[in-house]
Amino acid sequence: MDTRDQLLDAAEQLFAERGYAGTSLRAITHLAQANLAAVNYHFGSKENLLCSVVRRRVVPINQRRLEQLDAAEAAAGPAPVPVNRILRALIEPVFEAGNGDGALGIYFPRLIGWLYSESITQIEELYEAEFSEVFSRFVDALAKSLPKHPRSDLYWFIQFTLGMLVTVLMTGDRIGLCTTGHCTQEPPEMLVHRLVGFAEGGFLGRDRANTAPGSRTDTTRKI
Amino acid sequence: MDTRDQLLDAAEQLFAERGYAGTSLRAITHLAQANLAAVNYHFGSKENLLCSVVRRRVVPINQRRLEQLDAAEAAAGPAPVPVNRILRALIEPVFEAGNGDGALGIYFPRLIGWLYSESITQIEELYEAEFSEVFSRFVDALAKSLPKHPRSDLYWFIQFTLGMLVTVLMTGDRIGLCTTGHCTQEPPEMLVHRLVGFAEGGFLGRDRANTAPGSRTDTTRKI
DNA sequence: CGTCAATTAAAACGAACGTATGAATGACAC
DNA sequence: GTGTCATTCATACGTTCGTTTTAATTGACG
Repeated sequence: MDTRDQLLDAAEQLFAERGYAGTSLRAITHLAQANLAAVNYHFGSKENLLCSVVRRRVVPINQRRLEQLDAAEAAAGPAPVPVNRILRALIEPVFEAGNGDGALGIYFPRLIGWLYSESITQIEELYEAEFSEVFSRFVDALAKSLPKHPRSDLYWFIQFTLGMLVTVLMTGDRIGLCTTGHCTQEPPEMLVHRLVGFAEGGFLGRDRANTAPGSRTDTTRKI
Repeated sequence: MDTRDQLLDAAEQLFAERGYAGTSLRAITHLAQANLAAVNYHFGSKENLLCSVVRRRVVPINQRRLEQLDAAEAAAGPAPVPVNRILRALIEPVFEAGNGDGALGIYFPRLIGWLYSESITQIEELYEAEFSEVFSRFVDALAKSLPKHPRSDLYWFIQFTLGMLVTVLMTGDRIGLCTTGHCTQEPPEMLVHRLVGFAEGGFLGRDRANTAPGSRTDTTRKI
């Protein structure tokens, strides 16, 4: 039972660093100091291993998201929950994902990014099962707080917010490529604050809800 | 010289659909109706092929970005360029990437998403070379339009904006997983408008710039 | 028609991949 | 001590991978 956990840890790290297709079972078992056959013994296949890795983190994250949303709704009573409170309930749990596991938790966020691009059938099924409730709960809460926005707007805005979140989790060093020194490492709570603040601005917007793409104020279009 | 272009087209499509590690040269040459050895003859290696694919699209995109920014600055004169104008110059050219190539252009946006997660050394070098000017130009323009924001904020906000953009380009069908029917396909200009609007709200925000993560208004933290 | 360079074709290379198999190992009950 | 059972081990299988090599083909031009 110990090698099983070590395999999960090693797989999480390597999948996060190199993606699913880019990571071999030999690399995983080597890092885990286990035998090559151990993966198929404990998990049956490489894809099952990935699913176990993901499930181990996603389930607690979504639990915590719903907990935070429940608490926020309870605190708000009949009034709508403040938007930034909803967004924090959506974003913050991701950063707390692996805090109980020492330094291991740092890898999972990047893995989420990978799963966003790599389309693996079992993972998509897992997502559909694990996220449908979370998604509808958050859309409902946002619809209550932003009654003027059509629901299609809210879907897109959540999509945008999760997109920001995922890429920020993925990048790590990518941002340094173009900034050359700027954007230094910040503590996670500061990053959560930045994300929530930016997304809140996007959600609240200003008069955007009634401006169609045709009716722009600036007419300068080039070429 | 014709097979060379067909290889580029096929590689663009398959890399976009399956990622770099997940795409074999045999699949590419099969789709391009070319011989397996043609890749190494024309490009030298798989990685060089990827670089050629990326460069073919990225260079015009960044040219167009700078063109649009130049035009906006010229139109604004000494005044700062409106933020939404800057953001549109950053976002819109991506959606026009392959419009000249018929249906082929639809693949490249997804490939951008892949490159965001797959870390390939040559690609990172290419990015550094192709994006540094664009990046600094846009940061400067935004700093002029938003003088109250520290530069570190602007870096992060651009990071967030590009993150939204990239994930939206990647997903295509991903969003349908949780929405089950909502978020129907929209014309690209509508999506550009949504992205620019959301990002503009994030950039302009409200009083966010002076609220530190410790000084929150809502104090309900769960557990 | 013959020549030569550019391109394509066919076949093979060694390496790495995910998976499967059967023998060792070791703790524990009887 | 012996048998049991879960686990670990070394090893091999059949594929597929990126790359290379060598030969065949093409097409323009003197």
